[in-house]
Amino acid sequence: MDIHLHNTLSGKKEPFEPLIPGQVGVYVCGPTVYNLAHIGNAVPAVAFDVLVRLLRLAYPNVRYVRNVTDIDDKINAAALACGQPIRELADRYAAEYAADMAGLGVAVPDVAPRATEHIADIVAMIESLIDSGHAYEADRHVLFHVPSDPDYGTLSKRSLDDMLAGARVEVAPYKKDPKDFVLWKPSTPDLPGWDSPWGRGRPGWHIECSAMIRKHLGPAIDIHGGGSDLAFPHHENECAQSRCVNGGRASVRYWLHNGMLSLGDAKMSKSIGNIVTIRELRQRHHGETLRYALLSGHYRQRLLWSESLLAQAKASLDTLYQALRDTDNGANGTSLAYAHAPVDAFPPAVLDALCDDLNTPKALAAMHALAADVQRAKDAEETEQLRSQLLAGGALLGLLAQDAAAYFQGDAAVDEATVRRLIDERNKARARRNYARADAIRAELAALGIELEDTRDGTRWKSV
RNA sequence: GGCUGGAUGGCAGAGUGGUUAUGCAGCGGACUGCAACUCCGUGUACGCCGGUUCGAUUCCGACUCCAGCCUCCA
Repeated sequence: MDIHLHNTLSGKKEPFEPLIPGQVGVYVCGPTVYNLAHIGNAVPAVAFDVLVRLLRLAYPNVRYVRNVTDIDDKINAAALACGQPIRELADRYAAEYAADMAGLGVAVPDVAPRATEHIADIVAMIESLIDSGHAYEADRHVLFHVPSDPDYGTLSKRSLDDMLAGARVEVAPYKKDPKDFVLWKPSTPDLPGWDSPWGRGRPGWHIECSAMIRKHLGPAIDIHGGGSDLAFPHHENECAQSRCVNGGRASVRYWLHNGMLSLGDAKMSKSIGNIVTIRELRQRHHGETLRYALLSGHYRQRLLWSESLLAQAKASLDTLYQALRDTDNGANGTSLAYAHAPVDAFPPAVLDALCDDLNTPKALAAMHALAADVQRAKDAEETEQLRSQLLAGGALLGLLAQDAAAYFQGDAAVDEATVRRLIDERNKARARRNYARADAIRAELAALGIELEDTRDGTRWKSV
């Protein structure tokens, strides 16, 4: 199983080799918890969730860390605006985020560290940077001195001159260099703060990630993921901090960046306001439909979000579930059972697609080919064999975890006994060739959102 | 302005130097009392202009347009 990943550092697809054989450390930038997450925030969560599922198949020891930024000026502002204590607000939205991720079938990371629980680690890292001459204290702030790092800019491929050319930042007077960024800043008494060698204050955003990576995954990790909009300055700054603490050695071997999700003709973003929350979408769609929609495009490409995309995702997912339902022998299998299956249980075409830089559209094409094969299988043995492959592929993609019958009947507005009774009545009418009565019952059920399918083995129904 | 990355059939979206992506939608057929489901069949898509080549959507160059970043942002 050879996994290839596109590395932002080289701008190319590279064969993936863990630093320590059999062991992989993955870090992904998680949410800043000050409001409900929008569907764009789900892109990295879902994409890297699939990556981790794939890695767990290939390597015995995978450690996946996704942080929670729970100290931030936007959190403070949101708490002030709604009158809730800062800590409570952060806790609340961290829980909401976890609920949304669960709804999307995103597995819980091994560690979900919070910035506020790592202040000592952050302070220690800043002290180390000051000691080595890469950071300085000025006016109760501590700043990273960008010109002290000769490799600064290697991730985002910008020269120091380029950065100044388009700079729209107002330069604080205490900065030695306009590009220097904050590691620690002072807090007023009404704001969250911790005592430090530089007075009561709070950490800057970039140093949080560097410190938590170091704490939970060590000085060198294999994979760091996040949105392409974070590559500069957030990830560039992370690189600089960690590298300088490491004595010049890079801390991340493979940088993976997901593309942006667009609504209309612009990136979905809170500052523009063109957002759709995951919560709102989950009220109208299966979380699995949302997940399918996100996986229908390649993670590095931009994806155009629309209601039409969701309708297409739903219809496509229905097709996969229909193959499972049409061949259901009562065993009620779901892909969940394949989470720890050996590699050869998985469909090679799906595996190959994912190993090629997480080509989920290609993997889904393979899933549809498999579903068609399931429908066409000659005998029970072949059906079962293909069916289990389909379920295993689903496990890798985080799809098909529901029981097929439940998937179609799950959110019916009518109780099953009533539906069953009407179906029986309709079938009696059909037996008497009273088709007018039969069709009337079917119409009655249709009005309730129940659609019927007459099969050789009887009539079945689904909720639409 | 600088740095990235795009432009594929009605829609979404892979991929490839010559042969079917796939899904959704549409159309025709089989099945069905009629439907639905399923199956079978069905579409001369590759921004524009040059170049390389026997042959380019695919490689190279110019151009146009679009997006992301350069400020918080997944």
